[in-house]
Order: sequence, then structure tokens, then C-alpha cells
Amino acid sequence: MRIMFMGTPDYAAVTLEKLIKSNHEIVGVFAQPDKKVGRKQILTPPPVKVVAEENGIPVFQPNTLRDGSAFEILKDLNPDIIVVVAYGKILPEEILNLPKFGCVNGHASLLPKYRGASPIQWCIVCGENKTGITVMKMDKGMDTGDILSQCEVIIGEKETAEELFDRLAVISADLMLETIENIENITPVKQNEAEATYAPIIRKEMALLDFSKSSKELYNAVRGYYSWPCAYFFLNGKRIKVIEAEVGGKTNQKAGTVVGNTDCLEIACGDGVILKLLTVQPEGKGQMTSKQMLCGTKVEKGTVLNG
RNA sequence: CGCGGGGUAGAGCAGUUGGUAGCUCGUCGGGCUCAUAACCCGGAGGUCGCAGGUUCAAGUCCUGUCCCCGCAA
Repeated sequence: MRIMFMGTPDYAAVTLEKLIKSNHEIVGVFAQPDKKVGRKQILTPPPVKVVAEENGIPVFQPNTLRDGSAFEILKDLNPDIIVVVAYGKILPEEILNLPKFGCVNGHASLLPKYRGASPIQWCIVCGENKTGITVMKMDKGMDTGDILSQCEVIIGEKETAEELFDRLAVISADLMLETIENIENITPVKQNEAEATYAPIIRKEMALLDFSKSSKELYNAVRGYYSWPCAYFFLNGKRIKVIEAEVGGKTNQKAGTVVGNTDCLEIACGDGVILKLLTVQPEGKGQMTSKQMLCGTKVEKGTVLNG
């Protein structure tokens, strides 16, 4: 099969590598344009582009798919199917309808739940204990296409979004290849609109910890927002990222109160349970245990955060 | 050259107008105790990121350089 691949980050590169190793022919790759990253604003190619170039596959990085030139490129390369994984652009209908087998997308949730941009982080933040991969036939809506295949995945109790990303990338790649190879025998299944939910795009402000929430919700936020943007709170005007935390014992202190400052920083949550901060990263510093932070920063018991 | 904070003992931090480098934790020794991660006493451990410069004297001021981090993208 002649495959056109569209994707951008590491997560998508895993699928691309899997497809390259298969018997299919990758006729071309679309990825987002190179972006300036980091403090030094170094122009960096996206991982999918790097993999494609290593394998001698032509790469296209248009700013838009809507000016007709992308359509011309695709027509010339004449793919049987377009595989889209975390590409980051909406495909216009003329492209969706171009290939014989259409366009298929790997989405990291059990659709119709968690449609949208950040299903992996969001399902952890919401406290789900399972998620999965869905491969669907793309239509013009956002993750609304007919389902071709699904694979359920159990989320570990302590698993972070980053770890889940890595696991799902591999599972998604496997399911995608399997689905493509069986595509002529698969009967697409419509999504149940009544059960649809959406995962919002993650913004940094969302990761600000609100200690009036329950300890479990805060714990889920710490896991779900790791490693970007990272759950955080403010202490003396400085941002403190929470890298790792765990739910502790009960307390009768008001939410946000510091109730422990010896072995680790312990904070009262809205449900009367303690959240123990194990690893933190103060602004301007590297990661450290909260005990280390307490060696150099006085935090009195009774201090109320988020006040 | 986007804006900003920072590199000081094994770890985390303080260090006023330049004048013999301190704190908390850890570590080592001793004591107390049925016992202890608790408490008391004592010790070891630092070319102050690197390289130049100013000075009688630089962690501190100046220049350059490497690295880390927050914001912005």
C-alpha cells in the first residue's frame, strides 16, 4: 500500500518508524514547520521530520493545507491511504476524500470519550483508570469519524502523562499497522454522539494547584500535568512545580495549610486529607526533594498557600 | 543576540558599604535512652562554575565564557 504519513512529535514518530519497517511504501511525510525551541530559540525540526529524512522519505512542511498546493502534492504522490497521528492541523475535505482508503487517524482515547487535543493528560487529570487507542476513518469533524479499531489500556495508579504517552505511542503504532493491513475487511462503526466528551487543550494556568480540591484530584493533577506543564503553586511569589506527590493521612487543618515541614512538605487538602509533596522544582532551581527544599527555605507550619 | 533569576561543604540555602566564609540537612565521633529517624555535645568537609582584570585586599566590583532554571514562543 502507498502510505502518506502526517505527524509531528515523538509520539507520531513511533508510528512512522513502525510503518517504515513494514512492507508498505511511505510515499511522503507531512510535518509541522520547524519551530524555535528553548531559551536559545534554536530552530529545531520536529521528530517526525528527522525520522523521515533518515529514511530518505520526502518531507513537506506547509504552513497551511488550505491553499491547494498541499492537495497538488498529494495528488502527484497518489497515496492509497493517509495516516495521521498527532499532526496538529485540520485536513480540508478535498484531502480527506482524495485517497482510495481515505484518511485514518490514531487517537489516544476510547472514542467517543475524550475527543480533542489532549486526551492523554486529561484522562489522568480526570482520574480515569483506563483509556486506550482508537483508529478512526477521519471525517470533517474533530475526532468524530467512524471507528475502525480500538484497544483498551489500563492506566497505572502512579502513572504520569509522560509515561502513558510513551506506552500509548507504541500501542498506537501497533494498532495502526494492524488496522491498515485489515482495512478492506473492517466495517466502520459510528460513534455514539450521546457519550461524546471533549478533552480541552492543556493551558499552563490549568496546572495551578487548588488546594480546596480533594487530595485525590490534586494527586491526579500532579501525574496528569507531568512533564508539561507540571502542576505548581506559589510560595512567596515564587512558582514551585510539583514533580511527584502522594496522598497522605487525615488532618483537620484548613485547605492549603502547611501541616508538615520535616521529612517532606505536607499540605492539607479540601477533603481533610494531606498531600505529601515528594519532589519539587522551585523557580530558578533544579528538581529536588521537598526535604532538600526545606533545608534552604523556611516554611513554617500553619502557612496557608493559595491565600 | 526576546525578558528575568541563579551557579558558595555530599544536598538545599545565607553572605550587609570589598576586610580571615556561615545556616539547615546529611556524614563521622561521643552522650542520654528499653529504644529511636527524637534530644544533647563535639569533629571533618569549600581554589565560592571557569578564565582574565581592578585592588594592599575580591564570594562581593568589571569583562569574557560555560552550565541550570522561570517567563515568552
